Amino acid sequence: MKTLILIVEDDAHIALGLEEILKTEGFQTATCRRGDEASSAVQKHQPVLIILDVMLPGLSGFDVCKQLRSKQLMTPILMLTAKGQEMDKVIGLELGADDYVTKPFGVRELLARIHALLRRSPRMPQMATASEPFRIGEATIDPQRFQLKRGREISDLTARELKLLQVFHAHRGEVLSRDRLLNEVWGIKYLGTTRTLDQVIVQLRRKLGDTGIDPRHLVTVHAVGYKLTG
Amino acid sequence: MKTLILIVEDDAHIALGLEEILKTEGFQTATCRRGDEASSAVQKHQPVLIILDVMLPGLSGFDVCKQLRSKQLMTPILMLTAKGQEMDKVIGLELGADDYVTKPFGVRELLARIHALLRRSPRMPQMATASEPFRIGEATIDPQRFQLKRGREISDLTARELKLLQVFHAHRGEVLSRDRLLNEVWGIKYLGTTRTLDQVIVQLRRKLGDTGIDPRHLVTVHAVGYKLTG
DNA sequence: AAACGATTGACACCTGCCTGACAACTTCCA
DNA sequence: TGGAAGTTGTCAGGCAGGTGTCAATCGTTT
Repeated sequence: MKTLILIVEDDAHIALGLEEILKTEGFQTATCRRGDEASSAVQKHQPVLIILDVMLPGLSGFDVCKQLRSKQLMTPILMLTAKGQEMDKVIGLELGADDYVTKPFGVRELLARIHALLRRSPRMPQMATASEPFRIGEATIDPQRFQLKRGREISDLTARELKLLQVFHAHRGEVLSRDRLLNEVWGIKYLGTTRTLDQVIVQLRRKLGDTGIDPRHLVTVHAVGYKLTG
Repeated sequence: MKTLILIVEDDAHIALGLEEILKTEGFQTATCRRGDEASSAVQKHQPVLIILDVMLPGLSGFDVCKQLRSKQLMTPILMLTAKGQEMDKVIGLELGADDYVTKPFGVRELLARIHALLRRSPRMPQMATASEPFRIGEATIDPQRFQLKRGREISDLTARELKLLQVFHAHRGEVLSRDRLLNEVWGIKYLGTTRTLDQVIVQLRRKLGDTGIDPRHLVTVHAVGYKLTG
């Protein structure tokens, strides 16, 4: 899953520190130094969370926050403020920031607040939008339960397997290239081999009651990709 | 669907303002002015959400919150607090409120938080149903007594354990992500780690007669969360 | 002080994911 | 039609990260 956090901070020392901390936690990061760069950086990187310093050249953190919210951006915003600043203005007022930490901040507290914000925000659009059960041949897939039912047999699905099935279901009948499937299921950044995809196909065919030779549902299109029929 | 919101607020000015705002959003409203009236008002109106001021005559908002939660009322509670009060520590811990806004609050923010709470809420467990005993496998859970009975063995349940069981019961079979469980059981403001959840799962499995390996009831879904089967 | 629940770090264990190897297959061209 | 080249199916092993569990700590209540 793409989990990029945008840092808007002019102090290079703090910015680097934040990047360091976030990277060891498994997040990707992007940084910009001026308030008036924030908006375009958001559009470019599509972060899952924004860390926003209050004191910024170009445009203050307050103004950036207001600006983003006026565009209906729902991404959680964590404000960074110097000790003693009046933060009530940010939280609970019209600004729309979601939380803040006071500099100097403890790493532990920062990470706790980041995780809490991410937990609150309704991510995982695939689970939210496409949670209705659907059928493939004689099999029924129930995304809420992560299960595939075929007659009396019930197979559990892993997150990968389910996502792949959902992509096939959303494009039923279409031939989907391996590249496209890798992008949709594994994410655009994925650099692995195509064997990984094959492997998931094998598992799914097994659970669907297909065989590698003469599959009825997940059909190979030689040198191109796969398509879902039935 | 009935979408009545209960307002517990002594300041008539604010109460009327809230009613106004909520009515233009299509909610029905009911209001009571004293903390000690809140409980009976909840029973009478069966609201889908409760807006609760902290400063109240009769019984403080904190106490009302505790009281309602001790009756296993799962209805989302949005606390109203004066500027500068430190809310993080009480929200989501013993009290069990789900979110708060600071007075003076912006209409936009208030509505955003209300809708967020309603979106997360299962909207089902009212006070009446929430305290009915229910079964998980061979075990019977009695919410009134905070007890779990399995054959001759009777285990006491803590508030956390019971609430978690009730959430699982309300969504039986569904896979619930860790994030969602933390939100539902610990509250949206919670800053702790996911290990805490695991720990409660361990305790519950023990009391349900499950083992970590091959559990029959609280089943792990790797990298996603848990689900209740049976 | 003692008891209790909640929380968290530590560590072992386990799972799903990924990958290399090789067999089987398809396509295409001579 | 035969075979070469490329593609796909399948297996088995390894690895990173997720999970189970224990035990120590913290804060609250009795």
